[in-house]
Amino acid sequence: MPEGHSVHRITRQFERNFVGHVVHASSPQGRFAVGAAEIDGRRMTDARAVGKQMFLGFEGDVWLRVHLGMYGAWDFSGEILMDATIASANGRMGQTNQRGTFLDAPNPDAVVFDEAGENSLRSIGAPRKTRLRMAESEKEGNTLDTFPPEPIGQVRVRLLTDTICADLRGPTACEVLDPVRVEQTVAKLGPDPLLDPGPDAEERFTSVVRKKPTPIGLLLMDQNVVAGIGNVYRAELLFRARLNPHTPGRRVREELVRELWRDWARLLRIGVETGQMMTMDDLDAEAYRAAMASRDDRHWVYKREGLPCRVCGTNIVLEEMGARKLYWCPSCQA
DNA sequence: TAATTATGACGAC
DNA sequence: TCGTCCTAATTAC
Repeated sequence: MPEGHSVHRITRQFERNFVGHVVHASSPQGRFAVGAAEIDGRRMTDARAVGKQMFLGFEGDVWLRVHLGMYGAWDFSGEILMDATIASANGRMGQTNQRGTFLDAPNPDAVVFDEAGENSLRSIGAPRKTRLRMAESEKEGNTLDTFPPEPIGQVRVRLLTDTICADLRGPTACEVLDPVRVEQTVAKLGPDPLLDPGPDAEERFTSVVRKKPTPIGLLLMDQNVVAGIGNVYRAELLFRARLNPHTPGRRVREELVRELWRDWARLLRIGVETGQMMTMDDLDAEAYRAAMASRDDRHWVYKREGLPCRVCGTNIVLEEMGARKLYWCPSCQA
């Protein structure tokens, strides 16, 4: 399931391809027929991401809230405007060798960030007549023969312009809201580093965490404490901080809590800019090279249960926390 | 062909 | 803590 970085990328895709255009909305599957009718024929005016939630704004103060949940996805098809990373870093399904594409991914330290993220919003090259699935990862599909394509599978919502089509499937939330309800929804969420890059958000996160007896491993996944972190980033952030997931929030040194926040901000930015969950960017160059060479995984601990820790050799353990799988090194994160 | 899995979240006890 | 909702790809048999 998509964590925060994917949702921000999908939002940018809507900004590039839909904002400013009149949208025809339908529900091929039928389960969102009423909501689709409320949107149908309106011009999209805005696309925003907060944590794992996306809000698409339409003329007349009508908003569509979408949460992809564990396996939701948006499929774009038609003449798609790509950004540099989508255009270059994603292998065509079944053709380009996937690991090759990752090895060619930008060095995170070389990625140039600009304040508003305008660089990655800008589209590169001519629109490409193709299919693109955006979920927890992005995959370019086979070339398009007809437009719009026949809906495949359970398409909850189809948004259509003259040139491009976006199909939503498998969302855990999909509803039409007025601006007040949008505000209420956003207000409940913890800070998102991309929305709140300033010191206030770090302050807010730190003070909340430092008050709670709850294990830090649960707090990081709590969208009301910090928005956008999911199961992969949780495990990786905790390892990078060498922090025991069971440590109560209030027992974590204040400076370490701040470091967690800053590290999340960094990983999120890298994730949004590259389209990859890069969590091994800087801690250990040797381990990073080894992981890249082995090709099948690129994380410190996520999905590495039973394998030796890349730093100390101790076997990574798997346990259940917050009804999700938690991976960690009992030695490094003692 | 069936079972399993997934990078969520919520509500009922 | 459990059950439930959402869907498709992958794996097991």
